[in-house]
Amino acid sequence: MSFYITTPIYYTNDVPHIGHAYTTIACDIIARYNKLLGKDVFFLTGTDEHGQKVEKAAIKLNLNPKEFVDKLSVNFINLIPFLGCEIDDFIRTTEDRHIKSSQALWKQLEKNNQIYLSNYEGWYSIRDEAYYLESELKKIDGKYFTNNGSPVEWVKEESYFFKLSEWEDKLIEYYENNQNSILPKTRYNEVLQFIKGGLKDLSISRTTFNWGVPVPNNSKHVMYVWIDALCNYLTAIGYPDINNKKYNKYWPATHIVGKDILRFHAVYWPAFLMAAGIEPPKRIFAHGWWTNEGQKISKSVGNVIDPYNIINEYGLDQIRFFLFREVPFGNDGDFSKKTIANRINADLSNNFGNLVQRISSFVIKNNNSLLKPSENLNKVDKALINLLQNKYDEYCNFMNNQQIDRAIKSVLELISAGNAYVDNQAPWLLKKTNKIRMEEVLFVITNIIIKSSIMLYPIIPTSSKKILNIFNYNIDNYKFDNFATLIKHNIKINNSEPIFPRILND
RNA sequence: GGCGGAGUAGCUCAGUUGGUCAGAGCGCACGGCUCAUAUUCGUGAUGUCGGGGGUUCAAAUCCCUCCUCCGCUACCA
Repeated sequence: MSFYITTPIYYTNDVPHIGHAYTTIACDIIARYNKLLGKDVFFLTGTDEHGQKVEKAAIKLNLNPKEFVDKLSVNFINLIPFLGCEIDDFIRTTEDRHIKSSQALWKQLEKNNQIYLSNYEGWYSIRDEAYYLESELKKIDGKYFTNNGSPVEWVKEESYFFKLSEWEDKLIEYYENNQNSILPKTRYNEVLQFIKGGLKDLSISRTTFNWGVPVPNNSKHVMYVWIDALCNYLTAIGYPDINNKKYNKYWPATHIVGKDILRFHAVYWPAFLMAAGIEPPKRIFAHGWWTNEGQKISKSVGNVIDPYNIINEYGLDQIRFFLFREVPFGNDGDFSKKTIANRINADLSNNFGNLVQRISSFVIKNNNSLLKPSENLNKVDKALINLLQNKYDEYCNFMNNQQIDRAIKSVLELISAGNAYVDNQAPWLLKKTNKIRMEEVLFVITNIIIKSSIMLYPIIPTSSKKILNIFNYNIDNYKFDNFATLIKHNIKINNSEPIFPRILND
């Protein structure tokens, strides 16, 4: 089994912010989970480096566009390990392999009679470098202006078009037969409604700037963004060589995207692919946006969240955990210091971290740092093991649908039950009355801790490893298998410091 | 305007096909334990499940209507 997951490629017009980090971490979590399932995973991210904005920005700085994007792309590359993410490839749209690939896709579409040359007409604002619909304009003294007051003029530009309109019925049919291929459900509805509202042919080339992939056999045109950018998902697995191993193993992909670019991924992209005779993506998941202390995040407000700052302040796993525990994946969320502290303290420090700490130090003090497997499980033990199985099943079901928050909650419920189990069994009393039973209890709860750490590993990999190290448990190359069965070998316990220090209120 | 989604305890939210569905976490109150990062365990309170009407033996769950909020309504990325 293989699994191909992608982030969008990030536009190189600014430094990365929390939104980029969020998407990348989401993919990392999903990739790690799929590896635990035993799948052969390919995790791709990269940068989108073409377009008029980049060209203009470069000129402003007296750089050629390539020099400019080289600088900006590095910021995205460097961020990945800082986020604790392990990718398999990083693609840049300015690479040769990608230029070849997107031109090949273009030619394939041309060959399949999906592209024609015509004119794009519309109200164009030179100041905004953008086309406007008449409904977006206001008329003053017979002339049209945008809402910002920019004058517009009727412009006719030669452009290649993609026959998107031909794919309306096929897209509807495809999505009606593949209802889980766009998640969350509400996004699926949105996309389907949009398609049912009718599709017009899509302008896919530009002549007004040069910084892009040249259209094959007509260098006056560069490819417009969505052909160039989306094609990266194919490039990375070797397109146009469709006989290569990677391509055959990994396609179709699961795309994780922000809700703002859902349409490009869920309408244009599958249409391009089908038109080129390629299978559409397996799944497109659209996530939401973050606000900062209830405020919309924007550069002009000056409340942009820098991933480096926030992770240095709270810790990598703490932030990874917060981002995916706090908010249902797909919804918008609010980034607030108070909520972050509450979440970390309640779930990680008090619930999970404390369970690890109370058990590991108890075994060290009272059982020579060593636990032997136990055969004599009583009803209470078995109930807890049953719960482990149930929570594991829930966890997998949720993770398979990218409901990361629900998956985490399932594990937290298991951990809570573990804490209650310890209180009920009170090994500190058994120490005086029944040492054999004490060791059984410790062995069972240690199993719960280990399995919980494994389930949380995709979310908090560094901390999970630290915890597993305390119990001398190696997760490298681990695959889910008979997950709820107890460990059969002796467990030696190492000394440890608290894994999740509490966040103190300021 | 059109289409879609949502309004459930102080807060954030679960509630499959109508019948322990009135819940969880956090917060709050009280009590217990002391192995543990002053952590944990137990008990409890607060809600006319947005308003109104209807279908049904039975509705948070179906239908109608009204109110409020949100998303989408195509070529910046």
